[in-house]
Amino acid sequence: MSTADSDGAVLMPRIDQTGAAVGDSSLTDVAVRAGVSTATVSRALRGLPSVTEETRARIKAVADELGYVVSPSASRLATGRTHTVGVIVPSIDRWFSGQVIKGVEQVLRAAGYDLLFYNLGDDEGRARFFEAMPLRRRVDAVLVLSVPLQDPEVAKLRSLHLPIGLVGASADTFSSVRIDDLAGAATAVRHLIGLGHRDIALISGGTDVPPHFTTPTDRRRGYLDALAASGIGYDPALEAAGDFTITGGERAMSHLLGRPHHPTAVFALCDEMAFGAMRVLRTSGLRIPRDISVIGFDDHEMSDLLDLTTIRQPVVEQGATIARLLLDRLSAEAHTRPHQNEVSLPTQLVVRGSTAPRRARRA
Amino acid sequence: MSTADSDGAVLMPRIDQTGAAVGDSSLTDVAVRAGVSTATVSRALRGLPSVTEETRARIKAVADELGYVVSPSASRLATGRTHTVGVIVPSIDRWFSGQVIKGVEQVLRAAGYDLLFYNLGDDEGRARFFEAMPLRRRVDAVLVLSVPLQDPEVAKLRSLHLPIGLVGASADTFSSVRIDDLAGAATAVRHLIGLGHRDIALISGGTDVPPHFTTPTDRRRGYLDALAASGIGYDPALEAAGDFTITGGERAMSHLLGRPHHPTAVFALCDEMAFGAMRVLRTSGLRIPRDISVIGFDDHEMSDLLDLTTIRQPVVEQGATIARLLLDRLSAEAHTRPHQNEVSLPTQLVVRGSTAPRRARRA
DNA sequence: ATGAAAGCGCTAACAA
DNA sequence: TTGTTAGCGCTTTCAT
Repeated sequence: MSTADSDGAVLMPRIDQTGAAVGDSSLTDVAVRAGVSTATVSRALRGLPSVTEETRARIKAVADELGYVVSPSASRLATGRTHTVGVIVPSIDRWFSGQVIKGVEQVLRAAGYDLLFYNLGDDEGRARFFEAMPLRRRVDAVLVLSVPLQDPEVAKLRSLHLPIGLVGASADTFSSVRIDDLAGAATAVRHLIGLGHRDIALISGGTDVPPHFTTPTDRRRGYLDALAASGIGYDPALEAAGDFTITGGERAMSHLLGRPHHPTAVFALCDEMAFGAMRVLRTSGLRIPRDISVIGFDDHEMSDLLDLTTIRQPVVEQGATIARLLLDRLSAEAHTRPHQNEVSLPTQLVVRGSTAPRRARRA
Repeated sequence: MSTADSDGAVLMPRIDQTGAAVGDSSLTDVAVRAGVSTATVSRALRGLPSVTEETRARIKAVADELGYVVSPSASRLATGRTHTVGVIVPSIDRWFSGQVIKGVEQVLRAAGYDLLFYNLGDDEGRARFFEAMPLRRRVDAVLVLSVPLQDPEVAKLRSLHLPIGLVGASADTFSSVRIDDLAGAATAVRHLIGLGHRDIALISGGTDVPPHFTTPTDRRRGYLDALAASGIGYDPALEAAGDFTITGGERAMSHLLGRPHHPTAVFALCDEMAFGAMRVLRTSGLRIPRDISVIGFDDHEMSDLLDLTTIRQPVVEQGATIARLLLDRLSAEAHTRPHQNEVSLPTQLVVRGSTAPRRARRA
């Protein structure tokens, strides 16, 4: 006979056949050790009211002693709630995604939620995702970060019957957070107009415009509106598409320089395209802002370094906000009171060295 | 009496009191409908061998018809395996993190694993994490991405008794993937020496050097080794710390310019510090590479745009590789055969426009 | 305030 | 090859 009683093994880390330590101690272990029922331990540890402070303290002490941690699988199975939010991003390796996720993570983590993470990647990966819908039964809610959703994809998401949150888009009855793209873009263009520019080029998005991703169209409309408000006519020759990437911005700027009507200023619908444009301008021997002004949109982390005037949008905060909206819908009380579903956050003009007053034309 | 028999509800989406559709259909539903036992359904759907192709087909048909999806919570509880990997990053909103996660995600997702995501954030968040160890019971393995681990943190991780993977560090018996920082740095410095430079400044890391995060020290040693190999003495006045950030790089470069011994070339231990240095050089009226050459390390996504010569490290691939090592340890066969635990990936010199031959000193 | 017991939906022996 | 059955570790009525 060993010195331990027959239940002694409960107190030691149990080892399975692979040699790895398994699941530590269970609720039952704690209950036995504390001389109460498993129900009471469960209640005590979850902070439910119907437990004496004294027993709760005792149970907590035992739990700590045994290093007890609740098994998420078991409580998920019992309650049907996963305390997990699925987060879908188009591509994790982009500045915007990282920023938004940061905000999402902070809020969700603080509320005790886990993040289940899906990177869509290329078109194929995206198709696979919406085909398999791997979030079913694993999450309580879904967050979709600036993915231009197609109608069938919206339908798929809705069929999950879960709270859905969108950043940078709005659709259906989903919660959404975005910025006022139109106003921001108009502000950018007005800044240029205020500096005396009238020949203002636009580096816009691509040609394919998914219905629920209005960022490119809204920003473009802001450009048009600002021009119109100042009585400046729109010249199609001053617009080129750059598909929201650095290299796209380079291509677009090259096109613009190849045309007869030369602008004195350029508005790129995002900073990355502005970066590409700036590079082309420099290698073309044009000086910024002396020969041409450049303004972007986003306030990318590199914009300060590159001295790019831009429209700042609060990115981390958009993540935090959509997370809060979702938590709101998930909380019990939410079923009774109405909750806010669409939030728009303000943008802000950040003037740096890439914009300056228009100079008199040479020749 | 409704037209459905007493079991009819099983075939309809069940609605709970909140109005949301709940858990769809269960294994039992499928079993009943297919006229087999739940065990057979389970086997069939998991592709186990001991099922007739005929019954498997029938079961699959029924499952599809009912839109059946396995409940992860239930199977986790039954098997003890979560099919989830915890991924810990110091800060998600950095270029390096996003790249590595991309690689990790691709591999893990393809193997049917979920990613549970933890962003450590500031020191406080980090302390909280290692205190609470929220991964216990929720993951089968843990990936730590370029977090400079302290000894107590290593101990905490080990106490999980799970496979642990590290990127950019190595410790304990953990699997790890990294690059040859020393060789890469030496290559960078040799490139400068080959261009005729002998007064080569170093923008190094911070002062606090965690024991398991050897990147800064290794790269610095590469610098020293390369100098020594060419018979060039080390001058402490040519070294300044920039803590691996853009602003740190700016500070370091300013310091260097304030000293009597002026370099003709600068090696920054990472591209971001090089970015900061380049900016300070430009605003100081120095031209790159005419007056001074700059070389970085990493091949950050912006380095191409900024025309920075650098040492490229394969970042996405490091993520993919560590994920594979971990999957290896998780697979059943892994218990029998030995597996590789430490992988080192090669770096590559990428020559761009920021480095050029040394010119004769003026004055 | 606490306990007993019935699940939650699956998997894995063990039988047949 | 297929079925029976006993859990996995919790939560939650319903009693007490």
